[in-house]
This record gives sequence, C-alpha cells and structure tokens, in this order.
Amino acid sequence: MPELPEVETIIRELKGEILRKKILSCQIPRESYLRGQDAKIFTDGVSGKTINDIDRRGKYIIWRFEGSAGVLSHLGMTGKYVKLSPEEQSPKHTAARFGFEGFDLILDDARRFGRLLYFDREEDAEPLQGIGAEPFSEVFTAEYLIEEFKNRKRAVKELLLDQTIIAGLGNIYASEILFRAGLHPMKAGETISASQAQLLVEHTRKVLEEAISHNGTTISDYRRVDEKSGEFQDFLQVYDKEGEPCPKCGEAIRRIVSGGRSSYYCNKCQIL
DNA sequence: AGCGGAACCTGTCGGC
DNA sequence: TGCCGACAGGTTCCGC
Repeated sequence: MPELPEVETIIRELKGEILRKKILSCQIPRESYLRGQDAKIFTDGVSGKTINDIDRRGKYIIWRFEGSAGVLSHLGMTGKYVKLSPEEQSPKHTAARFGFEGFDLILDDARRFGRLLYFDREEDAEPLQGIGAEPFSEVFTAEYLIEEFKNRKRAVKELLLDQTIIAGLGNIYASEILFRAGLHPMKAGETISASQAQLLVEHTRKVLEEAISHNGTTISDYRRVDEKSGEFQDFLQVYDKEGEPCPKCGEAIRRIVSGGRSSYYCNKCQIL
C-alpha cells in the first residue's frame, strides 16, 4: 500500500504521537507478523524503551531507541497505524498493540503482508541490507541509473519497482514518473539513454516531492495515522485512469500488466 | 544472473 | 441476493 510519500507522511504523524514517549507494553496477537523472530525477543526488546527518533529507509519505518537498538516496520499493502484509548478493543486485523502513557497505538494490517522486526544493531538489520539509492540522496543520478540498467532487458517499469535499485517507489509513482518522463513502461532498461535517465531522476524527485506535500495518495486502503486520507490522488495523471483521456494529448490511457502489476500509460506520449 | 510466475492474505467491486 | 473472478500503494521464493 504505502510508497515513499505515504511512509513519509505516516512518519511525520507518528512523530507527533510517540516521539520521546516510552513503550509501556506490547502485544503481538499474531506471531507470524514477525516473520520468524521470536515474539519474546520482540516484546522484551521493545518494552520500557523510549523512542528517540523515527526515520525511513525505502519503505521501512525505523524507530530508534537509546543505543543502536530499534524497530523496523514495513506496512506491506494494507498496514496502518491507529491510536486507541486503552479500553477500546483491538480491530480485527491487529498485528501489534503498543501501550503508551494514556493511549495505545495499533498496527492494523488486513492482508498481513507487512512486517515488524526488533533489532539490537541497525547496521545488522537484515531487511535494510541491499536497499538501493534513496531518491533524494546524491547517489541517485543519471549515471547511477545507466549503470544499474546496463544489460537489463527487463521493462523499465519493473526496474523502477526494484527496491535494490531505487528505494521507495511503488506501483502508483512508477507509472506517474514514466508518464511525466515520456517513457513507455515496457521499454527495456538497457535502451534508456543518458538524457532519458536524467529525466527519470528529475521526475522521480518531483513526483515524490509533490506527493509528500499532499500527504500521499489514498485510492482504497492507504490511510494516514488515525484513518486520515492523503490528497495526491487528485493530481494523478495516469494511474488507475484506464480509458480516460491523456492529460497531454487526449488519447485514451491504457493499462497493461507486466511483472504481475498493472501499468497505466499513454501510447502516444510515452515512447518505447 | 536474471526472468516470469506463483504464493502469501483479506477485502472489495463489477458482472452475470 | 449471491457467487465468482479480477484486482489491490508489496515482497519473496522457486524453477527454468
């Protein structure tokens, strides 16, 4: 569900609720959400800790405690955070419940594609190994993309979704970026020129910045903390717009499936 | 190594 | 109303 702009939005709001606060209790109703980590290791590691910082790497939310310990939270497709009063019942698909002074924080995830992990040392946290370039970092350049796309016959749309290349893009923003850059989603990675790679870099940053400033995109599942919606859906140009006119040329937007995911594009404005 | 496809889950929506 | 298939902001695993 959430891509980089949604995760950024959630982090900003989580900071307002739990930064500098102490976790008094922790329940994990379904241990499988920890993906093999012992539930006792998680709950013991977390209980009594104060959250000193909240950060992001790719689509992972990072809670940092004193020292180098902390928590990784990936929201999968449907994960969301909701504040409840201590006497309220947990929602049906609660993956975790954290007790704070005066309120509880629930992590609710209907499809359970998300994940939680306690780490002693962030440098050793396995999910963070091998995550690719952050779009707003200086290592994310046209030269970097050219190098990563070299000899890759896979569609550029699928390469944009590859978290080991670029951190944080998902299906909505990959389609929007390719539309703005004028590149067909099925275009083979190795055929991207230096100037096209430059366009990808610029439009990636621009789309993400705009989406962050509008609190992300809410189409169906994504919710900010406490069920609030984002607003960037009002600014999407192609995603989920099959059959609607292209905002640039009026031709009908098409949908194709590649890598098992839908891509939306204009066959006239986006070149192969 | 890299690729395509299936699997993991639950919910919703559209068609018949 | 009800059933069925398609599809959903993601990732990982498996076989070629």
